Amino acid sequence: MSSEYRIGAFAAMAGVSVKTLHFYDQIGLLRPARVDSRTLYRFYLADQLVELAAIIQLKDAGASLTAIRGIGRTQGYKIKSPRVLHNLKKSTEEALEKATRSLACINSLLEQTRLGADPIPVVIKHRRAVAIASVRARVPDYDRISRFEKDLLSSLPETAIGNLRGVLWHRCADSGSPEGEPFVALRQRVPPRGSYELGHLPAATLACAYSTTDNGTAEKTYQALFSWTRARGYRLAGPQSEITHDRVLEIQFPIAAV
Amino acid sequence: MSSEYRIGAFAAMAGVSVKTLHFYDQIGLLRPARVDSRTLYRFYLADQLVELAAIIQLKDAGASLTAIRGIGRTQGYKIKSPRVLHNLKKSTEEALEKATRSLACINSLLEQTRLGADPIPVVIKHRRAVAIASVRARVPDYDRISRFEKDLLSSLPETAIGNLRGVLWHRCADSGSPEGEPFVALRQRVPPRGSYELGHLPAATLACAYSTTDNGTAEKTYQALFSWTRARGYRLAGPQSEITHDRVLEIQFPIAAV
DNA sequence: ACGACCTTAACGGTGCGTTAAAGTTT
DNA sequence: CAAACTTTAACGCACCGTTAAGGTCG
Repeated sequence: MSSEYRIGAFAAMAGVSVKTLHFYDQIGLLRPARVDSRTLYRFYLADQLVELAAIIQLKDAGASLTAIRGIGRTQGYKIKSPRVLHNLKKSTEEALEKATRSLACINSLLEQTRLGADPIPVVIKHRRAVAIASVRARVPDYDRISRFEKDLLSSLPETAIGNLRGVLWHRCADSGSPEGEPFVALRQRVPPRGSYELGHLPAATLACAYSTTDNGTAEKTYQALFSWTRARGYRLAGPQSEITHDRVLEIQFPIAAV
Repeated sequence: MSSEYRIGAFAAMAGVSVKTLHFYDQIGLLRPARVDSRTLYRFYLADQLVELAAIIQLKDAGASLTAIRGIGRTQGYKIKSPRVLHNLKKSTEEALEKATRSLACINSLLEQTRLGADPIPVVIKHRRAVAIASVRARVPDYDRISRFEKDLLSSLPETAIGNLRGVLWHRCADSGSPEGEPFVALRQRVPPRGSYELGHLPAATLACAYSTTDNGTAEKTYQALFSWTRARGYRLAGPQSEITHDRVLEIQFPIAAV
């Protein structure tokens, strides 16, 4: 004399919506015990409350319905191999980290608006390794940089010059002042020469921000990048680069976890 | 002489995909500076890198594209009112809590499977206040419960009896042993009588698990609920209830944050 | 002429919420 | 008969990834 429940009553008992049961039926996750062939009404048994509870528990733990269906089919919701759970754990930990980082972003934005400052947007990019040619000399004088850049460009064949160009800034322990190294990306192999050096920018994760090339606003951008990097617990991992995009200057800090 | 970039080059500079730029154009989030009327090619300016960086920063902070579009339209991505950010912060904190809870779920599932135990699923439900009739006497003897239940049912008009019935278990400080109070939900007003008491189950958040009515497996279910409640830092907030669903017994712990 | 680049269009994935129109049960 | 319940069907949401079929540029 085990009695049946119509979908509304079953949904109320289980604490889910009728639409959810419709959906779970549709994707084959939880089929009703019986379907009336004339009216197409669905009927459920009390036992299915337990089955549904197992599903909801896994869902609350963050599993996708597809994954849950897989577990149910192969193991009747008794998890015999912890592989699934370990995957789940890893993705949840990632979500946790992401939320933590988001919160850090928001807090720093709030801080900046509280101070009334125009926030300078900082974004993360991933750079692949790029073949470059650069001037052999490290240039200590900011004003002479552009002359060296022009020399570099003119000593290379037109067709080999890529669209990425800028300056790498090294901070040597020897000299307190930074030294600039103008470079351009190459899209062809070029013969080695005395007037330039061949090398490559390594693949890296970069914190990037923009400034105009005209005036001295680059200082603020550098400040923003420094505090951004510090606030998120990153450290500098290599020479900074300034990339020239037409009239916009992009400043890139290679970063790594501390 | 500010030059234009085609979509591929612009995407590469900004570190996003072409499809993303298509999409942002389509939803009006970032329109290209110019569109060639013949070829429909999109052209972007270097300045738009900054605009896009502001968008990406907000997106990374967890904002929806719709919200970002709103900020951009009204404030040019300079966030003047921190309302938006506060909303964002709240939702991110909720996501953080949720991920933390998920992780606790997963860890306890892992623990249970490691011990080789059949995990008993526990789910959270929200109960609204329900009008009930219950027996006046608190029944200390488990075996006599069913007799009192039958008496209760027979003393009420048929039409007034709802489909929710069970037993409330009180743990009085006076007597060490629990006392049971059989009840049924009412769907009509009934006249007060000596044979039953009128009252209601309060609205509550419940941790629920199931067991069969037949044998003594209820003990294990109680254990599971106790450890579940402890592990998540909840405390009991009221009398436990046992709900009879045909042959399945549902045990409910009203819970509240510690 | 060939490859690299560009266009629109449309489906897919996640987990249901939300009408809408129409039949069933009490 | 009316209220409450049920059905299927279809759109919507968020953010693009991924073909597919076809023009454009160097």
